Amino acid sequence: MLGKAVKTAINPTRQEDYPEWYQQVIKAADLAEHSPVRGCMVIKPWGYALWENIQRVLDKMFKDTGHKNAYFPLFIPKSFLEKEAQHVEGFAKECAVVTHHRLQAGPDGKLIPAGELEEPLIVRPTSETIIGAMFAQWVQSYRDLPLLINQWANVVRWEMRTRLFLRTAEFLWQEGHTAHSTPREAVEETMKMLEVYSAFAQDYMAMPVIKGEKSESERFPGAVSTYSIEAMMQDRKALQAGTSHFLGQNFSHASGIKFLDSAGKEEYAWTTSWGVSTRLIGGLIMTHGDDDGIIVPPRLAPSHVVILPVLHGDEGSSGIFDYCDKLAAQLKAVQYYGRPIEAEVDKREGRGGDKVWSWIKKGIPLYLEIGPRDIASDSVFIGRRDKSRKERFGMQREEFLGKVSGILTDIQNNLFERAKAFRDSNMKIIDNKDEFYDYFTPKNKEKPETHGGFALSHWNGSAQVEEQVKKDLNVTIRCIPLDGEAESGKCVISGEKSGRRVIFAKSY
RNA sequence: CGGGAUGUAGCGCAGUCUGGUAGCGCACCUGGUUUGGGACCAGGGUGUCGGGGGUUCGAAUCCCUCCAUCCCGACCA
Repeated sequence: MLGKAVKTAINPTRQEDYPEWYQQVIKAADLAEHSPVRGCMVIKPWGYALWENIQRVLDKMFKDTGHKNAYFPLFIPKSFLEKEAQHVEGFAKECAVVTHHRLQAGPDGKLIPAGELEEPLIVRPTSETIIGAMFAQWVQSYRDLPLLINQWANVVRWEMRTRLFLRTAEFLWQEGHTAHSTPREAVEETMKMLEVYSAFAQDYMAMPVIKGEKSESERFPGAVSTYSIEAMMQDRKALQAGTSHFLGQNFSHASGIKFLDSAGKEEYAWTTSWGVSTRLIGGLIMTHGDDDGIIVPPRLAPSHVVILPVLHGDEGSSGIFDYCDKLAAQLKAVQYYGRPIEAEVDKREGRGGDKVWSWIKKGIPLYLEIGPRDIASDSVFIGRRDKSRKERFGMQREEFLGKVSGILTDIQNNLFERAKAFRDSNMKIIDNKDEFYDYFTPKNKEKPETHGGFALSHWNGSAQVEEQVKKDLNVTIRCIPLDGEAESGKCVISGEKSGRRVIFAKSY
């Protein structure tokens, strides 16, 4: 038996210390760890398998909407970045710069950089400029448009403060870049991809999101308009989970993406870009995780079912292993949401309890404990990760094989409904300034408790109000929701006229 | 980059104030007991005390410096 003091697999609990809980969940699930390089993480197999599933699903969604994958260089000439004024201003402070192309031994035997480059190269923080330069060569005529390209890549942003998955110096993402002949078409593309992200977040990650437009101060550097999906984490802070930008003609002017229209007139193309990153995994953890670790939604789970043989020393293990192997094979023949169920038998040595808990901490949707009694009755003993360990139940093997896909669907739905109920119960319409300030101010300043949430309040549209709530409360406008209805009212801070509510929250 | 904290075995920590043989719990390895389950007994240390420099007969401990991580800001996906 484990020490009596331990009630949960993760210490501390979410309630006790949310940021520390987050770190411990990643460690317990073996998702990732810090590398010797500042701010950079090593993504371990269980975490990377999650990312691969995210990639697989999104990649299909991108292709189904007409996009094709390509790959562009890691390095961007400094002069390219300088072409778009707002863009360079937005990214200049967080760029890694390559200035030399070789090393040589110094007098003390240590390696020193040599061969200084004519023009420094920037390690891409995003690829608008290098892709724009290529687009300029690829586009001549309106017949070359639209150009719909996606890239799966790593990017580097030299952040001051990093957190695994949420903000690392290097991260994995996809960046879509498209060029169109009309602004209308480019805006449609921007909205279409926002919709793809929203569908992915909700249908696969079981993470409810709000689609909206960013205020000017939160806009991507160089964009005409930026849209995002915003999710609420369990500490009630907002996480920007994906962005889609309408870039107007800013980057086509900067990169010279020109085409002749059907009338033979030269025009600049209208471009978009959109991306999601490994940050999604951080969002997954903080949307579904509990005090026993991460809970992986079945549709993205690297493995759906683990079978744990309950071994008895005297009886030998071969009979139990045979039964488990057969069960695993039968499970793999079952389809769940368009792909075969992933099942594995955990044949590691070691005590049963340790093994079960290791899978609980990894968040596997279903764990089966199979011993002689189950074999004798041809049944399985089932634990659901979205339910308490006390709620395990038995079922005939044949019946389970018929129902397993439905159980996974039920878990997927349960996770979504649970997260949505949590978010909705922490969204509040606030029309009064005092109430607004009270909502976002912790009672205990020394050790702030979980507080706040999403405030749905009126805003007069001024950056001054944004600055004020940011300074006073560290609260920002997360987005101007797209699905909400116009409603006239008064700005919660300034009292001036407002045409609609926006979402205020603290954020990651 | 500003403020605060931390860095000692795989993990969690004590030892640092007051310098004198590197410790504890868990994990791990060996043997045994146990077995529907986060066990027990016995034995085993697997370490550049974050790195570098200094003070000293002697440094985990004192001084300088650098690095990394965490929290709160500023910046951001």
